[in-house]
Amino acid sequence: MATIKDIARIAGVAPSVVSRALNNKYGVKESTRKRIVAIAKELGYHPNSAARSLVTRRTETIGVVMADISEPYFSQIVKGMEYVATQTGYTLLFSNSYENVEHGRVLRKMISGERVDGLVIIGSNIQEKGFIAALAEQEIPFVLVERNLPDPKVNCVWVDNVQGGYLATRFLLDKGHRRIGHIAGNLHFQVALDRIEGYKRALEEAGIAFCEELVVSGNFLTEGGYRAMKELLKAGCTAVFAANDAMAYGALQAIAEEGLAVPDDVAMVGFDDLEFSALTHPPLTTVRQPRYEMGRRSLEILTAILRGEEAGGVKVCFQPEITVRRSA
Amino acid sequence: MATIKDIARIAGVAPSVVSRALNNKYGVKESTRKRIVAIAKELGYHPNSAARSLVTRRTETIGVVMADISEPYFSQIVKGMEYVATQTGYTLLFSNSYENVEHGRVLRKMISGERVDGLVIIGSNIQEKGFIAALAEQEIPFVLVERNLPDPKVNCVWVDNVQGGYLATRFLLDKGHRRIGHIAGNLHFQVALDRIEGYKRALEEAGIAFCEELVVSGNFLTEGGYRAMKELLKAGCTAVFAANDAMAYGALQAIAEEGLAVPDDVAMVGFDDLEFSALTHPPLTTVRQPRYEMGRRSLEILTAILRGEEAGGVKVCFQPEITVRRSA
DNA sequence: TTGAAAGCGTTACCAC
DNA sequence: GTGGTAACGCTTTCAA
Repeated sequence: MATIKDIARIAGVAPSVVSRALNNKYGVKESTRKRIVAIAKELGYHPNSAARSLVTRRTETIGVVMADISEPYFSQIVKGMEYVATQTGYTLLFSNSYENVEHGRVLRKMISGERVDGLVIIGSNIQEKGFIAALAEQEIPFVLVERNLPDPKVNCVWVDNVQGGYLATRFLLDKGHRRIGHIAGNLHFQVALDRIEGYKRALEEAGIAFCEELVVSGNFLTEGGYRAMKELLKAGCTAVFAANDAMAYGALQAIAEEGLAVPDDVAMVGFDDLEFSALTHPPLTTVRQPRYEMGRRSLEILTAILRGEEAGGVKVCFQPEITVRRSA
Repeated sequence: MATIKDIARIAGVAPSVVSRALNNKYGVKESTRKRIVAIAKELGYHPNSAARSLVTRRTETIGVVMADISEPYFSQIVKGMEYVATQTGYTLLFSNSYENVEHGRVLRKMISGERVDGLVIIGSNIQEKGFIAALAEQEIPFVLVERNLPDPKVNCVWVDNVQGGYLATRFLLDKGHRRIGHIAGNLHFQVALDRIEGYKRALEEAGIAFCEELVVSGNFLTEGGYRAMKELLKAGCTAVFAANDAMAYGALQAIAEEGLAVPDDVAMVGFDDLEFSALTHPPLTTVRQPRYEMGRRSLEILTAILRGEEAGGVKVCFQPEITVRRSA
């Protein structure tokens, strides 16, 4: 492993000159710089990141916290973030909480160990409110994705979930449905609550009474959607709005098992517009979130803050749209 | 941020003693250690990882290289790796090549910058042979997943793809099919070649001549499977073995578009057994790879090597099984 | 424009 | 058992 000293020796200059030359700083004669750069290249030199962060107190690394990177929902968000990271040279360090509230431990290690310069937290649990507050106390910048916290200093990127729930329900209402079920998400997450809110709002606007038994709570997973649909089928309804696509898949399965047809017997609208939703049977009508954009935007904000180009307290709300396919 | 010196000052000992105490090394009186640990806890001390790696030359970080973490195929492998990483305290650093052969640049940065202690490379391209060879020259330990290289020093974890292809084709043969198409993967990948090989072997065993026009090459992606199937439909066949599930999804779509029924008009067998394959219409019969296990095993091997408990040159071949659903 | 030297937080070595 | 000190590779003063 070539070091800065090796290069300095070969070039016949001091290590500090090499450092400045390689970092494109002022105060190095152009000819010297060229010589140094050439030698560095020849030696296949790469700065030792540990040594560098030790003195700069920066790691050029951003930590990304989410429930489970293997959930397809996250993949486009992550891709959007990676796009920016590649442009800016930041390294992304993922940490999956797997619903384990104790991911605070990993975070604390990341932060206190000074392994990351900033954090993006996707889809935080309501119960973690205290944790987020504690984070805000720290000096480390962070952005919340899929969450809007009232605190004006907290950076948030989210989609208007109330509007999304409204859109989905309204779509079914417009098709003439009057008895519309809702498969809700995990109620510990604000998004689940917001989508219910949108559902209620559309119902109310249409003059339809909210019916407790038509709302069954799932867990945002396919299997939960399956179970919820089985219940909803007993309660009886002609249409269902599922709080996310993964649950809609399970619901579709449950409906098929009962020998019922979609959308003729039961219409279905999901939320997220995952890649796979074009491939279900029938293809799923769903509320689209611009996930790639959301990921991109969140990292842009964080990067700007880390670079000192932005003060923080940025709030970005994306508007959802409905993607019409054949399930409703 | 509390440092080891702060603790030393408060405890009234030398920094070196604190270091030994916190790292559970010999040569610290139990009472001293307890006192030090208590102070460290009180101060919320976490070792600065940059400082530590600078002297130990270890980062406790493992780099994971793959084409695209958002492909569902990788998710279970990654989960298996994370399981081990959590147990052993290693941090995983992901790098997606996005088919960009130039991911060598990122790797070189990871390695030369001493950011990772070892690497897991999932699904490497055949063209990267030189790159792998170069890697072997380096002192950095690595494990190849989904690839078996003849070099006895290279650690490999893979599934018997020839056998998998054989199993799939044989299954269709046993159902009485005689004209079986194959949607091959990207031919730059050994797995694609191996699965074709298995397909041919089964055909030969059944005394059926291999027919060039019945093999259409996709790219391992859904859309490629769709296009390949359209071609295959023209060539005419009663069954298809797709080299992975993602392509099978596209193929299913193409078949449905032609108004044909699965498995009555065309039977379909995939490869991988992704979570989603239980949800297609009809549910997909497919060759199962133990992806979680493969991920787990690969990291166990690498960890053992890094810990010096294993010399290297480990070869682990998993056997595929067929998961029978309703598409064939 | 260049060089010398200090220091980042930790571990490792050697003396006590 | 403990303490002092040098090193790890880099950036950053400050002086030349």
